[in-house]
Amino acid sequence: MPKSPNMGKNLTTRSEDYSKWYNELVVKADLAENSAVRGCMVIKPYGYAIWEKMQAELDRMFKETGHENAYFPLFVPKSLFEAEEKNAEGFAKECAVVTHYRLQNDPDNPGKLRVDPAAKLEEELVVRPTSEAIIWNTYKGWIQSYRDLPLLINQWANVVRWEMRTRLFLRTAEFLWQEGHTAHATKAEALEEAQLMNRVYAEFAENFLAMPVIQGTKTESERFAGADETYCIEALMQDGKALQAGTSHFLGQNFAKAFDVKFTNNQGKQDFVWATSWGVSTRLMGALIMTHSDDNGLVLPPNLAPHQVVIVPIYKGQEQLEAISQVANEIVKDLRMRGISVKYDNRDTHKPGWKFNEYELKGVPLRIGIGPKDLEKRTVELARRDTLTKEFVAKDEVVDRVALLLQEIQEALYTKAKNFRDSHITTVNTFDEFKEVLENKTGFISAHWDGTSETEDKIKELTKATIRCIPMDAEQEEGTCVYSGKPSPQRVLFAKAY
RNA sequence: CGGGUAGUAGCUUAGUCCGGUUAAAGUGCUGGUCUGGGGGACCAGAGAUCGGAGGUUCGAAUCCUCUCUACCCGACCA
Repeated sequence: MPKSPNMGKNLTTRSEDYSKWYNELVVKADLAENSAVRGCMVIKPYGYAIWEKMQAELDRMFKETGHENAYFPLFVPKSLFEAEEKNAEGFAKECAVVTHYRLQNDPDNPGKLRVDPAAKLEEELVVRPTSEAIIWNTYKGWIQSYRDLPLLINQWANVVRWEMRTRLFLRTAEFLWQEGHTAHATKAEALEEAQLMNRVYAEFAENFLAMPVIQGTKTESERFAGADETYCIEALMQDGKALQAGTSHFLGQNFAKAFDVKFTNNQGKQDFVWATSWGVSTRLMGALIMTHSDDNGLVLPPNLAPHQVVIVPIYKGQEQLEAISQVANEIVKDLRMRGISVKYDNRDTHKPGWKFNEYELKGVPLRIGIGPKDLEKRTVELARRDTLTKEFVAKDEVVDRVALLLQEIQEALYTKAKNFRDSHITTVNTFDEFKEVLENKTGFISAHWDGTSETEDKIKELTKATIRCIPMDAEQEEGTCVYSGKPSPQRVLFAKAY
């Protein structure tokens, strides 16, 4: 039985210090660590395996909706970058810039290198913070006719945003993501694309991350620079702070005009194309961690767990291990036939108790323990990570039971997160209530807003809360702004955010 | 990028204020024996030029200067 609340794993608990809990968990569960470069992380194999599972599913969904993958350069010539003014302005403060292309031995410091002052680039290269510029410059050459449209392309890439304050997965100077960039003949089609991809994100978040999200649109001040409309999925973390988990932008004709991407329509007339872009990043790893994990470590939904099941033998001596391994290997084989990923940990270098803690820390959804008593009774011990409950199951029934439980866990995690989220959406009608809920209860606050940036800014200044989104499914409801008292047609969601 | 705090063995830390033998502990690591149903016990051993670079001094983990990194608070941001 547990000796300490988190069974000696020595994790800071969420109630002690949520932020510290997160930082420790990422490192201790072997997901990622800081590197020698400020703000840049090393994603470790276990963390990368989860990311690969996210990628695989998203990639499948993108392809099912007609998209193809391509790859564009890391560097963007400054002249291209600045072409779409609003976008350039939005990212300017956080761009890394390549100015030289050669190093040389430093004559003043033997054994050291310096930048060769003679190797200055004619034109500086911006390390992409996002790829609209290089992509639209390329699309110009690909699109002449409405027959070339729609152009539906995605790329998996890294991007760099020189962040001042970074956190593993949540905000790093370099991160991995996918960015979809599409071109369409009509405004309606581009709008539909942007909304479709936001729905794809929502579906992915709910079915794979087991993370409930609110779909909505961003206000002008939260909108992507260069977009006419930004759709988003917003999730709520266990500490009551909101996290933007994905965005999809309707770019209008802004980039088409900036990069002169015209096509001839079926009436023989020239027009600018309509564009979208959409992305999710390794930030989803942070969302995943903060949605489900507990004081014992990571809790992974079965649909994303690198190992859905781990088998731990409990034995004295080689003879017992061999007898147990025989049973374990049968189970491994049967589980794999059912498409369930399983790891048999027969290492003799760690004791069972140590392994239990290790796999709990790493969030493996189900653990099977097999010992001599189980051999006698032809049973196994089955332990659930999410509830920390155990049961004994007949060996012959274990595969069916595991399959069922994995499904159940996936659903239970979603339900638990959804209950938490739903119970943390509070409707308020006065600014005092607003502040009180934000301070004590936290979470989303549903309130009327007069639609102006001034009010939004003022509320942010006073409370640190921002408008996370105008929910898609919001009812039209006449009311008065919670801050200014001016008329408002519907409620929006406020929260403190990551 | 501004304000604050901290960097000592793989990790967590003591020592720093007040400079002085061989830099200490827990954990982890290696070997061995006993063990084995929730991070085992005992014995033995290896492991740090004290974040880095300069400086002061007979002598620096300790004092001074610069710098790098992490964390917290702001501004900024997915």
